[in-house]
Amino acid sequence: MNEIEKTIEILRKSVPPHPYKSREPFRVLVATIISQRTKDEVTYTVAEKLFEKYPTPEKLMNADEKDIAALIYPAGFYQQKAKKIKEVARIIHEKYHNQVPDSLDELLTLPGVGRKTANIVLSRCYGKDAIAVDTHVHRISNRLGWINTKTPEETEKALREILPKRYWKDINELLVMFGRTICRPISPKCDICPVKKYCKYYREKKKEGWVGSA
DNA sequence: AAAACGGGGGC
DNA sequence: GCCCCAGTTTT
Repeated sequence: MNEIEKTIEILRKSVPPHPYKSREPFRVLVATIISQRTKDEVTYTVAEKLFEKYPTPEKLMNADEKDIAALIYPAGFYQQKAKKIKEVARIIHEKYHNQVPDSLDELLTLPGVGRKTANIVLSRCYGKDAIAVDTHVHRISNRLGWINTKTPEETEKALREILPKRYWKDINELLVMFGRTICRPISPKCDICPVKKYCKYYREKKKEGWVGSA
């Protein structure tokens, strides 16, 4: 077992499980669009309300865009998200007969769906060999010293090369939870971090005489 | 009060 | 590549 594998095994045991459990492709797709540039705590509460009122693609495609916007309001960027969600619902219903596509190229065709969102659906719903890179995955992979990249696309490519496939599917949920509890963007809690002995960022900060965290 | 946070698309 | 979108949380 190399250092990356050891790190992941430790994180699996110490990081709390990701709260969003649905694997239903349409819901995961829409929830992930809502989650873009917003905290996932608020994402799931508004997604629940949305699906309660509009449980299917047909219902959602016929919903008033303003009403969708109102329901997802706390997530931010609500107008363009509402527009995209409504359009996605229409396409999934009319073009794909309610079956969310399971290929990257087709998913990327949908409005509001980029690499992160598409890869979330592929890995979480379809068990594909996909790595969903969001800012948590990007930041943490670089902090730990696994890779040295500056864009999410580079990160995805680099992780494909150094990360054993059996971890691809879970890496996003794992690092998201690690990122919100310990390895936060600002003032990470390195003093209580379970993998600091494998972390490049920690070693460097220590060398600089940095102490503790907030 | 101000700054940090988090994806995609249009140009 | 740069800039816009709109909230919540942290400092």
